[in-house]
Amino acid sequence: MNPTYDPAEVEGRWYGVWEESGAFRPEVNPDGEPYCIVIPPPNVTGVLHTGHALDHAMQDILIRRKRMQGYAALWLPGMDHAGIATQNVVERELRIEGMTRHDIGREAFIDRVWAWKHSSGNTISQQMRKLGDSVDWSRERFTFDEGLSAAVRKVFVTLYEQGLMYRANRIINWCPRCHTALSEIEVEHEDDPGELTYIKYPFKDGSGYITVATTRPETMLGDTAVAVHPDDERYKDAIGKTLLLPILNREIPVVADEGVEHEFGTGAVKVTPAHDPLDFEIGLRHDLEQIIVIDTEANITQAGGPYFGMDRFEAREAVRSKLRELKLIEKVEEHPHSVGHCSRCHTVIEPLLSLQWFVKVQPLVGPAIEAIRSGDVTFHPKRWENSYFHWMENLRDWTVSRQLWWGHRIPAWYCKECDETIVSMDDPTQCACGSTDLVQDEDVLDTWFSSALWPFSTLGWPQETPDLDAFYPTSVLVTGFDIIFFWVARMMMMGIHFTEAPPFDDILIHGMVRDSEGKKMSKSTGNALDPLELIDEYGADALRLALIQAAAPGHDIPLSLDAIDAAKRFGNKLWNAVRFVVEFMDVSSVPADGGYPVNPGPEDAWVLARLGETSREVDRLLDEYRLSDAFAILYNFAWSEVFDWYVEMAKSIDESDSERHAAMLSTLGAVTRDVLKLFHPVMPFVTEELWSHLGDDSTLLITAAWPDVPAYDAPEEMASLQGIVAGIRQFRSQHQIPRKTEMPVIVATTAEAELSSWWFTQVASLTSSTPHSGQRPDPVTGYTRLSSDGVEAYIALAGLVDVDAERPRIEKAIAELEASIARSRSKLDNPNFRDRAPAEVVAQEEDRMTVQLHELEKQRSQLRELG
RNA sequence: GGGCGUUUAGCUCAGUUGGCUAGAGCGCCGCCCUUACAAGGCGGAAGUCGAGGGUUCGAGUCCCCCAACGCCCA
Repeated sequence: MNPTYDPAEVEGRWYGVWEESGAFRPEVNPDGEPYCIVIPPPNVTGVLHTGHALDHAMQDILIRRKRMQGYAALWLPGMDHAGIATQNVVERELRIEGMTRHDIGREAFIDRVWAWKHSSGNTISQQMRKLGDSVDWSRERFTFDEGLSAAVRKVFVTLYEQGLMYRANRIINWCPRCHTALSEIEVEHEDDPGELTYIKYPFKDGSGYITVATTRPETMLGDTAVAVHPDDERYKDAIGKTLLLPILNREIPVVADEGVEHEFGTGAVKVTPAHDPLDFEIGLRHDLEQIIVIDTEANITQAGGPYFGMDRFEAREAVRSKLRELKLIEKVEEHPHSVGHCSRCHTVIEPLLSLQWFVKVQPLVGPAIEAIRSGDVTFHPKRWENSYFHWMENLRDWTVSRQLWWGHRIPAWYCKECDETIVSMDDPTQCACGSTDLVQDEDVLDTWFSSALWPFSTLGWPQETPDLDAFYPTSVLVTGFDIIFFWVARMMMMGIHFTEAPPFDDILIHGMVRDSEGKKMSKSTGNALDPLELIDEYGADALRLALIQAAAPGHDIPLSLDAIDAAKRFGNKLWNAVRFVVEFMDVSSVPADGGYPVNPGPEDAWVLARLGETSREVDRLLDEYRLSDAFAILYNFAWSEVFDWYVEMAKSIDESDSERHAAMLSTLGAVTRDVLKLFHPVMPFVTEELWSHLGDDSTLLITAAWPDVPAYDAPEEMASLQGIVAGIRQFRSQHQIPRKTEMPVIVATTAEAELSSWWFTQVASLTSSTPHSGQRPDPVTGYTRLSSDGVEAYIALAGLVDVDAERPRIEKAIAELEASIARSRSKLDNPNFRDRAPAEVVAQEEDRMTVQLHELEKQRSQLRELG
């Protein structure tokens, strides 16, 4: 083994071994209880970023531990087809060749996308292998697979038959760049500067005008009314009168509508039913004409008269300058307001009247809320439930059709003869009217529609497969808070509706990976860290550990190179600890389980007891999904207790006492092995590699049994040992006494029990001093005094340090004791404290004060005797 | 405007039924190449826990209010 750990050399070796061993398949534990996580399918166009690295690390930790605990653990991988994103990528390629998708046609275009998918999808699976994701590749799914497509169709048809899927003319969010409708959550609202233009609309009869305010003057071309609130005194007389729309000179009515806000602008609003959701509603109530004046390219339509063909933003200026010319602009105010942008391409969204398919969500919402409220399904951390409820309760019908080619084609046919709509599982050839002139809907479904089915479609639904039976509902879903609405909520709705069970028991929500200053990582700001580059430099284990350490539940994760470097150094520490055990202590062929000593020495019993406590605590924390806390205590146990104390103590256990020595060796083996096991979920590569050196060759750590440590009693002298060792080291350090300088220490116990010989051996070896038991010197002039847990130690100062050099140390100790005693006294002097605090707290406080008073007395006499 | 979150050491953050002198990593200072590891060891310095009020014997922790920052929704 090399003196330094080289992750690059080791990590490449293990993934293939694991995969070939069948460890990733749940069948590796044939009798285990099923445990299942479906992966949040990465976008097939994409590459994994550090956010995925975190998400995957968390899932891998959960899966690897369950696997080691004997569950039939299935982590099911896959990708989604990412309709808009993928289509955009391939269209961009075509554009370079000087073509559009229309030039090559639908079929050829789809072929191109598939070809592209094959190359890109491979990138992601390679990345996942580098990360060490223990997914079952034999069950990999893609939202566009035959089976998943069948599920999509089944769901669409069923919803249609249940009246929950309908086609209607509504105002939808249109992206003029992507050329498709979007659902509400695919629109990002941003505050834009904007202006509020006040326009005078004259009455037809010449009796003055009404002023309306708008941020979008160009839409006036499609106005078919002006609305005022019925209670608004200012406009009482205007209701029912006719206005003459400027420029186009269309006659439009003044209508009274409850939906108008008194406070906005002048209290009178222009009504453009084809280009604004609220206006659309007003239009329906008053039977207003819907005039589309902006087309799917965001250009003005013929209905826009003189502005026909003009871009919407140019038209805004043109209309405004024309109105100014007509002296119909009252004023223009600055007006910051929220503007919707396409979440994919950032183009300003156009609200557009359009014929689309919608899911009627109302009947799906109730059960999805109830499943959380009743505790059937739990969010971790729980507070995300609030966002979930709020969103669910305000949900509007979901626009699921997309004007794309890459996606699940909507299984609806229209009869050209009688206009009938046919939705069915099998492609229809004939309409009820007898006509065979049928045409299929050109559109495809929202990618999230198929993703909503992911937890059960991937397991075989609608077929009743053994996997569906065994693994559904799945155990836990792990994802970021940013897709609770997009995905989690929709899986809940669809899962419950179609399988009568919520799709998972727990929902583990994590934060977003940010840079070390807490800023969002992005390509444009250049602060994005590429997980593959990080892996090349630090290793996947280090990246995983650093991410998990930083990932406090529910908070964003600041990731710095320093943190990854620290994690890498921990890997090196582990490596060297095992190297020491294997090469210097000659421990190998450690059994995969058990091997704990029957007659441990005191040092062994201590570390075994601590191991037991630690592993139980780690288990408790992992069961609560507190991954960062779990690995923090494990990290500290391994480094600060096993490596810094136990391994050091093990070195001085005499080989001539063969029984003690043997117990030490088996302890060293078992403890090291269990540390590797406990770390394996987060650092799979280095632990597997180290196990191959430490254990017998016949087993892999990935499928080894999770630790089950028997109970041990730690020797009580351990506390005084650590205290006295610390005191001696401190003394050396403060007085700069070289390690080689001989330093006799007199040890006097105040306790009745004599200290065992191992205690002296260890203090000697850990401090390079020579402790021996003896009487407390009297007087203590010329000695320094240490005290811990009933043990006193005296170091003769002669020849080491000047007596006066000890004075400041003692004075400081006295000051600290006095302060602490004062705190205790003020508590104990308070009768309320004695009355109301629990008896054990009072007793504890009394004990502490007694001990400290005693110690204070000792220190004072020490100081006096220094002379 | 509504909701959620954050504010603790120079930096990034832990601190989950309120109870010893508030912890970690990194950074900093001193000593040590003690043969597993200098990517290391030992020791050390460093915090009025955002401000104010309250509850309590006792508050970083619970309540109220304020401020700053961030996110989500309208």
